[in-house]
Amino acid sequence: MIAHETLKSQIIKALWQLIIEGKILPNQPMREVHLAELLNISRTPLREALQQLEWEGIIVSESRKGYRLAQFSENDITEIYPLRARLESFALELSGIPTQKVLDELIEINQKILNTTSSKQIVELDERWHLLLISNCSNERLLKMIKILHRQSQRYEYAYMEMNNTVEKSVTQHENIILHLQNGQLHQAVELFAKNNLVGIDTLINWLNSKSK
Amino acid sequence: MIAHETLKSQIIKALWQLIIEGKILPNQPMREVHLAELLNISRTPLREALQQLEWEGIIVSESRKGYRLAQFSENDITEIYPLRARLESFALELSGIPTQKVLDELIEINQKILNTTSSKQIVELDERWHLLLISNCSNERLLKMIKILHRQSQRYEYAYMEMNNTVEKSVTQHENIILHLQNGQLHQAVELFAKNNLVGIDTLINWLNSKSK
DNA sequence: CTTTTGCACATTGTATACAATATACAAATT
DNA sequence: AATTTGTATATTGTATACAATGTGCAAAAG
Repeated sequence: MIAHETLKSQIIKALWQLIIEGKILPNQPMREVHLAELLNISRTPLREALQQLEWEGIIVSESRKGYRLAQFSENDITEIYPLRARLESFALELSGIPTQKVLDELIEINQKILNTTSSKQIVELDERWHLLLISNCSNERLLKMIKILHRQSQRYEYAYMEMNNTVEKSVTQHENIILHLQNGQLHQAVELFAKNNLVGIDTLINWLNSKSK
Repeated sequence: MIAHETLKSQIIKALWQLIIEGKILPNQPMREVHLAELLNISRTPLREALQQLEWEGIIVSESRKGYRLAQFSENDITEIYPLRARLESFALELSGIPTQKVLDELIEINQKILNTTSSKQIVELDERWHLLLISNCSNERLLKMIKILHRQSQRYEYAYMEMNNTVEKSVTQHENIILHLQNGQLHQAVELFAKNNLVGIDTLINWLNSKSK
């Protein structure tokens, strides 16, 4: 049986690509006819996709004025990362100590992060690492919220690395978390995981402030 | 200047009313033409509203099979309430001790809860109380997530009270939380607030199990 | 009698058409 | 010259039309 991915979800992916590649700029109006022509689809499924991205906090809209990519702001960063830290910590609590198999995979991904120089891949691998760590969490709603926050933070990370050609690696922190999990110290791992989620904040805020000058 | 509420948001409200009034039953297919005729609008904005409610976890859809109201399940309850507890606690932490003005209002709402017998109003007042308590929280994303979880839990509460003509009051717990806040004991209030959010779980699960027999 | 196949119909998915509003610019007014 | 007002155009909001897929039932095959 073929899954037959819906147009809407394809459009969301395409728009997301345009956004992280910087093809769509913040505050620029996203005109529906233009995007529909670009992606070769009609306005109906496009609007559905736009509404979902709005829902996810990536784009914003004003009634009868249309959609535009949300402006970067320091406030976003101070909202997103601490919230991510809380939610992911909670998810790790609920997950408990991972199985040996998962721990091995976590080590493997971390090794890949260490070895790659592609910033884009580092961001992707970092997300995979985070999601794998909490993959035993059975609270689907919690996981969904975390994934939304990933998207929101990734927009900043991609934009940052677009200008700096680099992105922070948290290999050592990951190692530390794994170590504590291997020793059965879940609570300590949870604390470290929370801290790990906060590590990028200052860098991003500094970059943002220097950029706006 | 007139705000001119969009059709989509009006439709969402109308659908929500139909849902909590039990006019739409779980698992029943929600046919688009039928609902569009009922609400006297076209399918386009209706679909947009349906998609948003799906996003909020109220209704579910299968590709090319359409939307239906999500079935009640014990798993939902064990997901929603503990998550709410965490998020609201976090929001209270961020809010800090409320001002005297807010504390007075909290006491006032709590008094209203004590004096009313209308279950529907109790649910509404309880939500107002919770949101007011954390109203000083500046993390908009966090508040948005909390509101979504309120909707999800309220669906259960409305369904419960539809069959039992009653709903639990947490007046005493609210009083206790206020008391600690007045004494400047934020951390204790946060703990109590978390517990307050978990108080309905057993009742709802028992009801759900007895219902399905 | 049971199972399968094909067809009519119901329903969702997508595209287009039409309506309402916002925007930009020119002409008129002060 | 600055401000306002009117009008053409661009753009979003909503409705309708068409396409693709799913569903149910009857007739045929075994």
